[in-house]
Amino acid sequence: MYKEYKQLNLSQTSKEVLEFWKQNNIFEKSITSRPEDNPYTFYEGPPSANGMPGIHHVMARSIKDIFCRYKTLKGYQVKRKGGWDTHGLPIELAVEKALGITKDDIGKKITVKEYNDACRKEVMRYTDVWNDLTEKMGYWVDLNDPYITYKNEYIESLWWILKEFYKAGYLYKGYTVQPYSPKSGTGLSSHELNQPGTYKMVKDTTIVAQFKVKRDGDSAFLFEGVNTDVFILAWTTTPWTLPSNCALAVGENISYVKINTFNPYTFEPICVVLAKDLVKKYFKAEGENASFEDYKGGDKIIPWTLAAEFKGTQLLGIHYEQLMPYVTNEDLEKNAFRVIPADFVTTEDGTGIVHTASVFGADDFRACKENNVPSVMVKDENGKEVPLVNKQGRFVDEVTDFAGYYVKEEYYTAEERAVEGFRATDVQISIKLKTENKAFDVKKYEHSYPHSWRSDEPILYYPLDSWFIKTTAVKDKMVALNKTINWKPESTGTGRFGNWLENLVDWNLSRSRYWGTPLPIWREENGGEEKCIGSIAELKAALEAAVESGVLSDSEQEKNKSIIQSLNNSDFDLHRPYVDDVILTSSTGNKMFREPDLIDVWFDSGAMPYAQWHFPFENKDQFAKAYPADFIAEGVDQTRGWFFTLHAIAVMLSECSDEVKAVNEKVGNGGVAFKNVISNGLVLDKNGNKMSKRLGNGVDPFETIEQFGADAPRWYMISNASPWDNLKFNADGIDEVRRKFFGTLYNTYSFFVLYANIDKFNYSEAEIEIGNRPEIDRWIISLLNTLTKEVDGFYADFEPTKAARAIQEFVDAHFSNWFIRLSRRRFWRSDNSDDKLSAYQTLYTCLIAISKLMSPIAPFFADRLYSDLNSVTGKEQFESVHLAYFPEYNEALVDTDLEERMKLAQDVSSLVLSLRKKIGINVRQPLSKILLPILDKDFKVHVELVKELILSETNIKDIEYITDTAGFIKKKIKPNFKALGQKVGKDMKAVAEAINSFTNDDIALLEANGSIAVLDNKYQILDTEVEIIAEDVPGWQVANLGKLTVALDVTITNELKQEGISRELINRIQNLRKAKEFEVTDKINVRLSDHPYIGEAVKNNLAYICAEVLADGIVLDNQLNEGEVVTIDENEILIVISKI
RNA sequence: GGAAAUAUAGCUCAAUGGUGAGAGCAGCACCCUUAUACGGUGUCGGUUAAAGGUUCGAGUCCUUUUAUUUCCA
Repeated sequence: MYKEYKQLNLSQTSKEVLEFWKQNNIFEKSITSRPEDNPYTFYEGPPSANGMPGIHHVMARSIKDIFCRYKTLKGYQVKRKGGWDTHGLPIELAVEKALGITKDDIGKKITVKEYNDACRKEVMRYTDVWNDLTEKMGYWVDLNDPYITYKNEYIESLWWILKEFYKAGYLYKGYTVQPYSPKSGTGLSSHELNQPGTYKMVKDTTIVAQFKVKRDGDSAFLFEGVNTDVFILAWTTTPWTLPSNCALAVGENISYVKINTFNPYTFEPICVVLAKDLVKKYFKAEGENASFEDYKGGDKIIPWTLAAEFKGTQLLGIHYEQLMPYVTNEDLEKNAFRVIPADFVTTEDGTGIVHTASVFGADDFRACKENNVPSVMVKDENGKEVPLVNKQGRFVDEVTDFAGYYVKEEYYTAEERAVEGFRATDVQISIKLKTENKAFDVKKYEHSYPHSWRSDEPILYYPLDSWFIKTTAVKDKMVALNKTINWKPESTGTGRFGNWLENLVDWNLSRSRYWGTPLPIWREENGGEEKCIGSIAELKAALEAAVESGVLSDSEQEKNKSIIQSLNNSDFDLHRPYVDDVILTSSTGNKMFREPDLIDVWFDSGAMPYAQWHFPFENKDQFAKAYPADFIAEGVDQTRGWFFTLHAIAVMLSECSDEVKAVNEKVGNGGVAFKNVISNGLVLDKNGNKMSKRLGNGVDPFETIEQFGADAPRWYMISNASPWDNLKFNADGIDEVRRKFFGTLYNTYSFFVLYANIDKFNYSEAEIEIGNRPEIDRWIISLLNTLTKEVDGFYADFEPTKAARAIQEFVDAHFSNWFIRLSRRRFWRSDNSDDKLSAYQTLYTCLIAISKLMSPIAPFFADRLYSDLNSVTGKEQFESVHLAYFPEYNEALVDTDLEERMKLAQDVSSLVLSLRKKIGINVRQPLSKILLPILDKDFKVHVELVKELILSETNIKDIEYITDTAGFIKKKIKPNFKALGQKVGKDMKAVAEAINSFTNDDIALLEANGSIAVLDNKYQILDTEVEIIAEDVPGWQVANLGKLTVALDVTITNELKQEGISRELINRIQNLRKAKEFEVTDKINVRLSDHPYIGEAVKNNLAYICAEVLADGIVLDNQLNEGEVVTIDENEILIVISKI
């Protein structure tokens, strides 16, 4: 017996199937049952388990899951090693928050060891939750043996890669101005600045400052005809950088002007220089050439006159007085405080002159370097040069007026900011400059500014020492290889990723933190000799050498020895602080200490293809079989994150590592880490807003799965929008999927089971040959094969949405609402004919095939459907659909003619039903015939083959055909533009007009000859270049759809009427059967009151009625005074039915 | 400021440059159902974001603009 269900419960199904998978190790079997020498490689982008998973993870992981399951169905062995991303700032910040400490407390209030232990725990905090979601959503990934980035083996592989880079000269130490977060005390990589939400609109105090020009030979022309000081105006959104100003940058080709006016704060007469295009911005038209004598301080209109105009090149080299002279020296006085050229200067905003503080801007740094402008620096207690702002983001003591002030308002605590009279440092600087006649304009200005992605404060651009990977060295290869990668969507690869590669800069690897992969480089204190360690063995050897060198102190010796011991016992932790204790010695007999940096966590994840296998120290074969990935998928936000680091590391290793080169050669890889990649879009809320904790519009994946099971949400997300489009997540949509798709499919199953159980159908009979099956069976099997081919193609092409939509369309429109609906009677029959058997076999075949086609997207329901069917028939020996194989497409079973004529049947039926509706004759009333104008020679043949289906569907007795005789049919002709386009080109309009004005005779001529001349014989129009429609049959009820026309005979004879009445009666009796909950096989007796109108009809259709309602007989009883009252055509009668 | 994506009915989405822009959902009306809280028929609903251009013909190609989103500076 097939399993019967009371109702569809997807949530319950999910749970039960999950349990089944677990009990029977189906996931493991889906891998072990596939041949090892036919691998399909998937890389799992490691999630970080220190945050709760969201609904977008269900989306992203569904996509991954779909293609892995699909490839399994296609016979590939798809290993999916899970992974955890365990290092990085988010984890450190979470720990600091939990422990109530800041970065500065590490090593003081808490040891580095304790801190790192806390990180190690924190990072796996939600693993259980993640594992739970992974299971419940049906994401198959190997959770038993995941790679974990903090493990020594993993780190050792990273060290190996770094050493390979180091040997090739790809790893170097440099110094740049970088985004820096004073709160977290670390520089931020460009990848980190790539995090969503980093750039935010902020309102900053901005100053247009007045830089007083020094009068000398270069500047003499500015002073012509001027008897006030001359100032250059420069705008800044970061007033706190003004004390560090060292140059002003101009565009060489920009036009500048000199203007006489008054300072709006001190009212002193001044002469200012700014870009010509920006004059309007600061000077009101009414003030132009207004009287200077009449001006009084405070007047709204400030007079001004334009005094001269010149190019930026003329300004170059002009010296000015330091704006805020806290720190200066001879070098600065001589080489700084002058005008330099820069290509980034525009006249979009500001003054067309850019204030330049070399240490607080990347562009500034570059421009100053190119022009040999020294930076404004002070010496710290160790004599090292440091900028005027320290690493906490406060001014140093030398900036006397503001010493100790935080440069950004946001760095103060909320309490500090709440104190009355609190003023942001920028504001205080503004006030000072205003009173000193150094500020020309002070305004609030809203602009986008980067923020630290977790601590949420604005970042500073700050000079930092760093280790870099020279990605620029392999730029061309990265660009070239990127073109071999199949990106979905393509534009992400060419656009976002491609452009990024074109503008590649070196990868800043350094992080000044504690919890991460340590940089394996040891250096002499004077920076002379350095050593890069590429393995634990190498580390041990270096340690031993150091111990034997005699350079180390006793305690250092002891420490090294204990580390060697620990390494031998394999219980040494490569993290800080332990690794910092390692002291090596140089060839010249100096001590070498580890560079204190950690490396960017993105390096961890980008190195996973190698490190997950502890390559090259172990698993070389495993690696070779799983490199590169055939397929990866992550959010589009990973484009410059994981996708980039995977690509960069792979390409570099393909250049510099013999080990990797060998594998590449073996597997024929040009050097990529992945061949196909889907970058999926975001999941937004139903209104298109980003989901965020703040808005509280996030969707809990567990609740969703609990309510709907996993299949419906998966199906909804996949079928609704392409993975790379953003998805507006709406639970109503899931419910719709549940009702429409799963509900329909469930009903088809229930229908099958209802009769299959009655008839004991278990597919033990021989397969009925396809040629012997009726039209409708061959039709649905043809469609099924077409569907199979399509869906296969869509999956292969990474188009899951198209696959889902095709399956959905098939199930709903064709399978359920046509095949089954029209086949119902075949199952009711009590005999065991071949037709009935064919119906069962066909229905079963479709259901099994659907279960396989849909299984990648809806793994639970599909498996249940498959198992429920297969467990009874035992047709296949697989215990799960996920162990089965993708249905074979059999071209021989596809009959496009058949598909076409079934479409014809559907269209004709639809037209007849619409005509019935229009004239108000319902379907239970039989009608004698319809009339079909013949369109072409094949038409009648086609219709004849599906005639019975049409007749029974529409309750019509017969179909008649008419050919055009003597213009009885009114025809309409339309040009086929596509066919005519090539031929007539520009004459299309005239030709179309000619065709549209054809008479019935013209059309007849065309039909007879196959062509007709237009435009004075310029063109011969062929009958294939037009569309002729029989538009109307005068005197009949007519409906059209495209080329098709149906005319309906609405005459109801007495005989037809009685038959109609009989059908009404059958309907009432069936309703009663259902109301009384009779089984569909129960035989009944019927008694009803004898009514002249109805009784006559009953007598004349007695056998028919009895057969339909499974009655042995019908008694017409004049005396009947019990039973149900029913109304037929406004006649009331009583009916009694009873089981025999 | 740069790069990219998207914009079609109230909502979610379709529409190889071929002329009447479709479907589902939602709404309304009627009908049907011995699988189907399902289905059928009809109805309502569109300046295809805007403006130019190319073309015999543009939702589709080009340019500009606007809005939303993402990434970068």
